[in-house]
Amino acid sequence: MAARTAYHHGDLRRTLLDAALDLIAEQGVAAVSLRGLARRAGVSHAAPAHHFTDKAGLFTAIAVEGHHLLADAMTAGTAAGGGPGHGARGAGDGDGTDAPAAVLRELGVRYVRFALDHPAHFDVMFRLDLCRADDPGLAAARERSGALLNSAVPGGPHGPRRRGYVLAAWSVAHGFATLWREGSLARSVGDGTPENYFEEAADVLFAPADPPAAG
Amino acid sequence: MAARTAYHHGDLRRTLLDAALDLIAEQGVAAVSLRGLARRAGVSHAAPAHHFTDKAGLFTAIAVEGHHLLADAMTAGTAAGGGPGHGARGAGDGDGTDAPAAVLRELGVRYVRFALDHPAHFDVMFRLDLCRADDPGLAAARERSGALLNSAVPGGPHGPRRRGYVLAAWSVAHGFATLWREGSLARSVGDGTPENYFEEAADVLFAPADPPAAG
DNA sequence: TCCCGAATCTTGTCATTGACAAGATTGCGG
DNA sequence: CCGCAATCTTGTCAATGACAAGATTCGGGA
Repeated sequence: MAARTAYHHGDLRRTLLDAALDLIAEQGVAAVSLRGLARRAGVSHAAPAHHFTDKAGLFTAIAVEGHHLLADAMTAGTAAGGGPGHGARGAGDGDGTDAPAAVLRELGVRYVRFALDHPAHFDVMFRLDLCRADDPGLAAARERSGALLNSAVPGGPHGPRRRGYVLAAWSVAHGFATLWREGSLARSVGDGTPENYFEEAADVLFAPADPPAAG
Repeated sequence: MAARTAYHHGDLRRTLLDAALDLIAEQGVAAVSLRGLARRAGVSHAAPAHHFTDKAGLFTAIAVEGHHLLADAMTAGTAAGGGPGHGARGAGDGDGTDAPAAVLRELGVRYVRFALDHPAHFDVMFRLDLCRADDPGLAAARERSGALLNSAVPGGPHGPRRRGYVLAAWSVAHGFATLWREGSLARSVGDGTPENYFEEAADVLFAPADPPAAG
């Protein structure tokens, strides 16, 4: 890579974020240092401070971006950003109006796909000890991605048994993604794709052997 | 705390581990430093090196201990350490031989309880980027705790649909524990206990509204 | 078109950390 | 009782995060 000669980098913030994401995906969060990222971007050791203030600021920016990307992934392909209702793939009924269970299942598949496609974002998003926990942008982004799962259940998140569904759906997606990412699941199953395995797990929740009573 | 006067601490390894666990539970993994732990234990900055070689050695020791504690928690109260079959609390049948679903449910409850009771261990156990990933003791400990979930399903872990159950059971327990620990779930539910909420989620898997077909 | 100031950098410094080396102390086994 | 391994202490160096002071330049306003 040719050494940079201009004083102004041009897009140092994005460059540093991308360098951090690559490093995290390869070597984990613990490998990140501001000076290392600055070297990689070809700037002085203090240049990142202007864009992120400090190391916690860098991780906060990654977490905020991750929550928004996740929320986008969970709403892609839908009208008014309400969720994957229309056109969603899932074990739902065929009349065009998806059962809530099918919507939750599809959200779970997208959650796991997000984690696999954005491993570094996913690793950082739930590491509040690395972030500025009181950052308003982070709180808003977390709220946005969390609310989507709650909104997917008809009757609101406080209906009977529906809270159990939301907790189960979110937990199984997050747990699967985390354990797959860390290697525990991959070690104990065969060599299929993680998405296929996740769908096996999701079908335990959403497509039981005996179909549930209507309602 | 009175300053230590003897040259030999007596049980420095345990003291450093406990200091690290307290710090992690309070401020997160990122707050740990070997020198900080040494000060807390009243020894010189290089004393920890004898017990752990380096920082990765400290985290590896915590992860190994955690996996064994988790395995112990999941086998407590059973004969021959095979799982919580006899005397387990759960939505199982009453004839003394627990349904596999009830056993998985009870394992999940214990998994979450472990995470809540040992937050620092739980945080470190799945952070391979902090550990010596090739440590044989760590590999064995991970194998032990992971195998328990696989062994709980009759027909072995490769039976039809049973792999989905194991993946779902492990994922929902791990996901719930991680998200609760991080605060995402607590923010979106009321003020019940985490165990009660987990049981709501677990019942979606293991106690569906319509009981599953026999077999 | 020019000027000024904000944005964006560079260089330097200091405290802290991890890792390593050399040496001191002591408890336990032979 | 002695020797050695285990367990420490003191010191050093490179790297890091944070902060300060100053340099450069780009864009907006007069």
